[in-house]
Amino acid sequence: MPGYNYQNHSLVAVDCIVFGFDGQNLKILLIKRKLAPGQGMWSLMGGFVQNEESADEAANRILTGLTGLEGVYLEQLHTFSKPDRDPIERIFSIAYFALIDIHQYEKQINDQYSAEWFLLSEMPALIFDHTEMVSMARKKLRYKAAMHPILFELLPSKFTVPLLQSLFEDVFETTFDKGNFSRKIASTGMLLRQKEKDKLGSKKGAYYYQLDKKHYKKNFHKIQRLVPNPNGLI
Amino acid sequence: MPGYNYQNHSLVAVDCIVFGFDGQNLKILLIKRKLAPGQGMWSLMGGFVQNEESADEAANRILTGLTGLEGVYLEQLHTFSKPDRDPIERIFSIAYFALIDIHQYEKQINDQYSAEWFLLSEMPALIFDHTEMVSMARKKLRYKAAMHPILFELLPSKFTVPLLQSLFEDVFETTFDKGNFSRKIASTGMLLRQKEKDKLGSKKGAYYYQLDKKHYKKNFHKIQRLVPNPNGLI
DNA sequence: ATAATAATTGTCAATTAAACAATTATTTTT
DNA sequence: AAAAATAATTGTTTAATTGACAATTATTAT
Repeated sequence: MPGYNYQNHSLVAVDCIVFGFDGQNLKILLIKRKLAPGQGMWSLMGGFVQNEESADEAANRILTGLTGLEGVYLEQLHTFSKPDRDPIERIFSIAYFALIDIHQYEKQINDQYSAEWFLLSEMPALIFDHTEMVSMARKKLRYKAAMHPILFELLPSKFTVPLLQSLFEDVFETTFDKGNFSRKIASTGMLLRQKEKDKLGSKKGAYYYQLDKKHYKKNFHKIQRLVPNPNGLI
Repeated sequence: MPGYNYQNHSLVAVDCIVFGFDGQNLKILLIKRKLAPGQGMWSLMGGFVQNEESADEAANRILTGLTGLEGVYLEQLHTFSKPDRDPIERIFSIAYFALIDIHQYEKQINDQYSAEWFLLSEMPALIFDHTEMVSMARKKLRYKAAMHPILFELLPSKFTVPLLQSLFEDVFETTFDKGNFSRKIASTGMLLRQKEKDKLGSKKGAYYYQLDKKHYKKNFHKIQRLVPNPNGLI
């Protein structure tokens, strides 16, 4: 096969930062590494990009292998490229972040990877530059969530406004007035109120809502203003 | 040297989308390709990442070689990875976008690459997936400029408010009321008015301003609201 | 002097935000 | 069965911001 001669070839991998929300706190999914280097340490889930697949396809393949879930929200984050980031040989790593409904995952858990959910505040040390990847992913999550309705990917298809608020509060590390939050989110026109209520969380019960992304474009600026001065965006 | 065996190694390159502003319109810098494949076609400036450098360093090296400028604003955009994006062999390309003061460039132009500035509306067809790279870069530029003071990188260190406004209008493909724009930008506290005026553009003359990034964090939300419903963000 | 031009500042009604208060629907306790 | 407790939802009020447009200002050209 002809090629570009005299140029160095390298390994290219993907690593996935997987976020979930348990109703109280944002969590991250880590695996315990089985092979050297870094055997026994915690790490992000990753793998090499194969010949016939794109990086997106590789990330999806790896994520499905880990969680059993297909079609989850996955977005390319950043490519990490320091020459010595892996001690064995040079590896470029294309990092992706994923948002999954943690309850869907729990049913289908595939434990061959010794995977575990961690609170972000209790995350252990990770191999290589994975800690830096996670911190960039957290920042990007806030960045994106301040502008687009992506946090809904972390919730079940029917959810209550108070649950949504506690997710926003956890992501942005702040609190909102509940009355104002509920009106603001309603004014985006994205939420369709269901007939049923969730009675587990409170006596009065909170209405379930479903997301209707169709007309969020019209009221895009209202999403922008849900979080006035989003923590960690600067 | 030991390594991860049985895994495929690939070429990894960087490509740079270079934006400039001539006072009227946003422009992009392209080069005419000298080698096959795609000889004679227009393309982004790029090159392979070398053994001892990170992708950031490679992008900086390539950009300095093209423009003679150092320390320009450069940000990683996205890694393009379709297996057949280059017809010769598989190449991962880490795309970067750069913002430069076009007037600085003109003084130092290095023409060994047959580089030319194009209006975005008059951009020719590009090789491989470079057109897709440019369109993603334009979107990211709007995205970032709606939240952060990066468009200033395209202007000389002293600039007038009307010039800044015309840049915003070109990037977001809209128009603003000049009175309101000038007050909004002033209220961010980022601009320091100079004593001199620019008398070329008008009879009255417009004050020069300098950027003072120090206290833009305090009024971050005001930058967010400079552009109410930024075109192309969705 | 006057007109022309574009920058800058002024005005005001309409909208939105933020803080906080009141009401509502339900379950638990008395 | 009534009362208390709880958390969701809706109301109220004031302050701040926005957007549209008008007036003023500083200068050059006629």
